[in-house]
Amino acid sequence: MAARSNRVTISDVARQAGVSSATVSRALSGNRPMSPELAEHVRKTAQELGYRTNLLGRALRQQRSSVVGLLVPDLDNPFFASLAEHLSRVVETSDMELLVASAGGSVENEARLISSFLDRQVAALVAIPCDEIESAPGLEQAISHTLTVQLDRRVLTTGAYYVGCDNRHGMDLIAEHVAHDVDTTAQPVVYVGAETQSSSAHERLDGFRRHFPDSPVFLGDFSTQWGQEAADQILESGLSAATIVATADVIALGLMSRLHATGHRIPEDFRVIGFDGVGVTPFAHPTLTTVRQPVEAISRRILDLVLELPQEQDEHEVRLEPTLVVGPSSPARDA
Amino acid sequence: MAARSNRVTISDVARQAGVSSATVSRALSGNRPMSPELAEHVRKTAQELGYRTNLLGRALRQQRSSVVGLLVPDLDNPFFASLAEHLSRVVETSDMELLVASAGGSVENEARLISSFLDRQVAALVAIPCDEIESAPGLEQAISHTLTVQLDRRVLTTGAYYVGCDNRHGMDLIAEHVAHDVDTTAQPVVYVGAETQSSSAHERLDGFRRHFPDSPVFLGDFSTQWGQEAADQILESGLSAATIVATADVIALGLMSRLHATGHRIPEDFRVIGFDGVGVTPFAHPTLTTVRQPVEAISRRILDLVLELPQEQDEHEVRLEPTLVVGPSSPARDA
DNA sequence: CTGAAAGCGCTAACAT
DNA sequence: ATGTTAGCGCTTTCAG
Repeated sequence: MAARSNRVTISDVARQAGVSSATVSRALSGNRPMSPELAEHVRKTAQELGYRTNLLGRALRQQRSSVVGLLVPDLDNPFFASLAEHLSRVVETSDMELLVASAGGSVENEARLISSFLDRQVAALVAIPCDEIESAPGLEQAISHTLTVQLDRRVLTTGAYYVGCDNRHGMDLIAEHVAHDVDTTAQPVVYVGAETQSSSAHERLDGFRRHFPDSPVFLGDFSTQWGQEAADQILESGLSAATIVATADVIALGLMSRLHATGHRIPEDFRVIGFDGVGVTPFAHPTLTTVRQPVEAISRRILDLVLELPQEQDEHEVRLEPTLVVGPSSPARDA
Repeated sequence: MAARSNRVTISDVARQAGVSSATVSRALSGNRPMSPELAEHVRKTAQELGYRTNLLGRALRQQRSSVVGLLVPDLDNPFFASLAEHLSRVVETSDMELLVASAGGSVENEARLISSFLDRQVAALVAIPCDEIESAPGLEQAISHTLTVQLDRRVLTTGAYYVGCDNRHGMDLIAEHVAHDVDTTAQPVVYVGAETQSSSAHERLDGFRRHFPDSPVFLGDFSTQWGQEAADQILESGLSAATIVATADVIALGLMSRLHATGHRIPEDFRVIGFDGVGVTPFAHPTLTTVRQPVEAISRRILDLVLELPQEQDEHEVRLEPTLVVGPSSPARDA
């Protein structure tokens, strides 16, 4: 196995090229004016020696790094994974770079990972906080040390930017669809959500209740397993037909898998409506009626904030509008 | 907005506590023997001043960081996302920490991100290379600078460790299932794979061909979109029934979604068999018959390599055995 | 057990 | 346009 470290430093290059280390630095970064031929010579010797810049040294000296940290609750949720993917692509159009860490659903992990990002001097931190309340201390820390943007979920803290979708409006879209396309006496409306420890779960449930104050509500977490369990609970409650509004596509997936397994038909017996509409979940069968989050716009908006581009209005809370995508899991009346 | 930087350094704490900076370092790390009460006093003042260690300074001095870099081709693929999630959880049982970057399917991005990880002095690099051949230069670089482990896919390079599943054996399991449970005159076998630029696609196709040398083969990429397209191509080729072996669950998802949409039944008309068996894809409908990769074992094995724990045999290639999970998308004969 | 001092690799002020 | 020097924040010799 080859030598496992880069021992060629800037002063090795300087010595070899017969110049000072400052000159090497300038030649390589191109920041300062210098004679083109000397610059070329330096670059050539650097190349020959196999020189690589040590970004730790640079960042320490410059007091800034080009890393944007992204903290997600769980990469097994395709919505978060897809956000990470989109954001990666958007961030690399700048001179920054996105590094992703996953908290695995634990507030303790989350706090540790935030600390670690901060201690590594990230230029900015983007976080999807696990918990509306318990994530607050970690996030407060972040805010006081670096540019911090909350994504999709938020804590009840002022100070950090927030970018996400208008969850309540998403529920308006669903309510509209239900009013227009569903016979709710035959298929009464039921909600399957997540415990409202996260702001998105909270807002979606609020939005739902505004339209369906008397509908039964089942709360678990943002997992496909919970969707399966919820299906069991709904069936046990005696319902043999319903319009099920799920707070996330992964939950809808679990619902449908269990409803199918127990011999029920979708949408004839049970309609299923999801939320998120990105990643692989749009390929469920039957294709979900879901509220699609505007992930591209969200990602771009976050980059703008990270680069501290002047915004039209200096809002700390940016809400982007989702759209309803109707599929066979809860079709339109005419379709 | 609060002050956006941590200006409290170790010497601030030293001054305040009336000791030397060396003492503060020792008190905080606990590496060297020192009087407990002094250590306590130092820790208290550090706390009071809101001191946070600058990990860049530490890493620069110690010539090592505690970061393990993971490079994946695409976080929208739930298999890669799930690997990242598993590996995160396993790595954090040590004193290391996993940071994930996604190449978005591009070899150029991949090379840039590898460089960047190396220049940030990662303790180890775990990579799922995009391309069997074109990823080689980037990986060679990595090998010569840090401990490098290839995961799931590999380049044709000696030197770097590889940990993955026995893809050919996975195809043996599928062949066994088909031989035992399928009437291949009624449902002839067809393969839908990915262009063999990645080693896993390569090995799986090899394994398949060994058992079904005359079966038609359709090649695209590791995406659900390709699965849909492949379904169209299969139908256009005149088949109205088949056993479709897909090289990945995401492809199987696309196949099923299009087959359903065109009015075909699974498994009565078309059987569908996948590969990977982790993430959300096991919740497809109908539930996939698939080859489940041993992600937990893979993750643990990688951690062992990263920590340079002595292995029973010093193999550079670790192949772990997958298992067949039979579901209604291609049921057993008796079921 | 503690302090003084050096230096990890880099860049930015300041000289020339 | 280039070199000299200092120092980012930390740990680790080496003295005492």
